[in-house]
Amino acid sequence: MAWHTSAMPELPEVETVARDLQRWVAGAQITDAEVRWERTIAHPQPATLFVEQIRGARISRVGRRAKSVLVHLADGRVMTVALRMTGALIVAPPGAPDDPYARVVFHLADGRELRYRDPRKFGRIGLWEGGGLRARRHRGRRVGEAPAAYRVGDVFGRHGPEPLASTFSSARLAARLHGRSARLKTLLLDQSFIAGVGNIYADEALWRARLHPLRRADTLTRDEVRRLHRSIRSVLRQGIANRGASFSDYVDAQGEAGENGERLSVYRRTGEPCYRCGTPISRIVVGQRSTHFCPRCQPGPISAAGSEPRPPAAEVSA
DNA sequence: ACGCCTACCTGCTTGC
DNA sequence: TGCAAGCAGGTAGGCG
Repeated sequence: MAWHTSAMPELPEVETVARDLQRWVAGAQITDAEVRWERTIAHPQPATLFVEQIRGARISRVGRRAKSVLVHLADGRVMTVALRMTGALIVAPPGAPDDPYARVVFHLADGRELRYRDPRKFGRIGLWEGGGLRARRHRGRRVGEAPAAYRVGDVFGRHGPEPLASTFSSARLAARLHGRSARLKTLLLDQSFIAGVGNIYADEALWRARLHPLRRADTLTRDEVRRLHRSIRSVLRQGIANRGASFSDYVDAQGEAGENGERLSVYRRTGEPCYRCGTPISRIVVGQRSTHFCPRCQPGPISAAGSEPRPPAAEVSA
């Protein structure tokens, strides 16, 4: 198996990687590791200590939380891999040519290598004590305050709910939206509001829900919340069903392009016709992120009087 | 709470 | 053609 993902792993992409790794490396033993880019190893482990601590570990299971791959070790510890922008985990067969973008290489007992590849070096790998992942009721720890113990649960202590969890109901989304004046797009990208949604799936979910990205969260009707809830879950589920192939330069182990890139409705379709109404897709910038929407299907934001700095159509480019 | 800014990085696209 | 500026965006941290 080889992965050549090069952009934007969000929940469906990370889930796909985790499921594949579960099939391929569960049970494997890590005999040694090389850290080729120090900063890839997250605080608090220095790279040399990380290598010492991972040496000899056996992988028991691979899962996902938010946008991180969780590599559970047989002794209860957990290695977290945050892929960020360009990170990828690759299982390379014995004798495979080296990869200049491999930042951390794990040597497996059977001769294969588990490679963490990341051209832009944004991703981070951490090694933590187990525990705390199920404890949803975290106290509001302040930013920068050190956790009591470096448990994996603490790493995700400020993350919001998993949108595909059965407990993530429309009522729960409504409760989280209540009293929030932020824009919908901003909130969907906020990992403490909801975990795993990134720029692509945020735009897709809003298009599917027919909601404008600049709508204030606290102006949604009950029906609109229901639509948003359903849309978030359906775009993520569809992404997973298509193996998370949500970007054009993605190819799988056989070099075949993924399918989901052709199924995106608005993302990077600026100026192209909306699949529902034919209106050209607009592009604006929200929170420094490019944002794509249909100006007709997703009608203009309901704003508080005088608080709208500019009409959303002003930045439309073709 | 919210929005905006910068830094982290490098490959690709765009424009002259 | 060649080169440089601009763009892409997940996340942490800082400021107002």
